[in-house]
Amino acid sequence: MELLLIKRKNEPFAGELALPGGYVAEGQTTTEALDKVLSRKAGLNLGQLKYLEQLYSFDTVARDPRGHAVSVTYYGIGNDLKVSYQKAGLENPEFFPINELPPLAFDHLKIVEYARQRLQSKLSYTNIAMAFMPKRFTLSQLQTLYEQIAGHPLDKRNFRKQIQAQNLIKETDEWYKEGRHRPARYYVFAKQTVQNLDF
Amino acid sequence: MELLLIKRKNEPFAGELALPGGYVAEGQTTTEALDKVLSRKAGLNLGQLKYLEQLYSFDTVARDPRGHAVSVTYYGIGNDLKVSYQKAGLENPEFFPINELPPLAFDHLKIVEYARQRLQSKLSYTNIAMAFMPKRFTLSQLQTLYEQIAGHPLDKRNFRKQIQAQNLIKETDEWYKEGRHRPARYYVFAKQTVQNLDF
DNA sequence: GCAAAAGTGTTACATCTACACCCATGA
DNA sequence: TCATGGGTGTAGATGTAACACTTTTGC
Repeated sequence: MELLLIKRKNEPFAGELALPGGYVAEGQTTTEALDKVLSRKAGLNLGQLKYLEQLYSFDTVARDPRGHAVSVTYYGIGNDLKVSYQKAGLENPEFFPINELPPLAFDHLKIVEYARQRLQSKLSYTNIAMAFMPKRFTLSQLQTLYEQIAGHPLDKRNFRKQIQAQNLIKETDEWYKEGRHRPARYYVFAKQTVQNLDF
Repeated sequence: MELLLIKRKNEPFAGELALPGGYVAEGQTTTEALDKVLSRKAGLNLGQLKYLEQLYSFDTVARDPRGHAVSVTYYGIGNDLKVSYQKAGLENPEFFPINELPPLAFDHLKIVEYARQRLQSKLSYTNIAMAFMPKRFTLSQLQTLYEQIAGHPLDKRNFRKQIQAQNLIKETDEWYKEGRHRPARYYVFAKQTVQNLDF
């Protein structure tokens, strides 16, 4: 599991790694601004994300030396995201493994931790896991995801029972046949949209 | 359980009931603005609240004809709150039973419903209930609160078992002796602060 | 044939749910 | 004495947690 960071071009914290961010223009919604910032600075498109949720709004008066009023933060999830490095003006977007993050500018690490926490609790009562998965996947892949978010290993048999009991996934007749071991059955999610309980 | 509403003085929706709101001045945090708005328009003080949490940030470009950028919303909880009607400039703040709300301006009803939902889920994994209760209370009073938020009746014995198992409350040697029936034991919360998992 | 990951059931234990009666008081 | 809300336990069902071996494949 990886997190997209950019290398800041401007002060403060120029040259340091940070979450991508930018300004909201007059008459623009925060999600419109998000879309623009994402594509301009990070080479990603909102449409590539399978899930997007508002995280929190921070008062930046105290946090940011430039003294702006509010930072509305979002977190998004996608599978097999590729940044388009060709674009001009990008701030070197790069994915970093979530468990070995480099030092971040501002208090962005706290924000990341908060998002992680939120994600973890959402896993238990939504099908948000879907947003991380490709169209078809094996149960081991799914379990690995859950373990990454939970931060500890899970029992294979119990995990499979629980997942199957939720009716979120359906088995297919396709098989993953890599490596010198028994093939694994591919599964797909039963509902093709991620629930979003927010506005 | 009651919700504080004001009667709007200004357009749009002048004369209609709404959640109290206002502007954030340059260099001000949203909570500072909240404090000012509360006391100026609603005759309440942030300090009277036992719990405060950011609810959501709405893009008001579309929602509000005045075309402002973002509304950062908060919800707060207190016990035995009294508005100071004496203050000048108040917009007729009044408490309304949460289950019989009048029509509201803007889409404030949706916001209220969202807050309710959030509150309900928080009850299960925090001691947020505390914020609604006076210092000492009977188990029946507490159960009534939980039933109001849940929207359905709860089993008395199961409720008591669950509550006691959480170690959130302690019994006292004091008794509530009103009415012609057996007195009820007063309880207090074990921890005197409400957990706030947010920033 | 062996290494590697896939797949599969059962039992003990904890938790949750449904349910009915006696108690202490004031009028 | 009676009406009112306070207070208590148990049994069945459900859910959770712990645990080990066989299967299929590529090399």
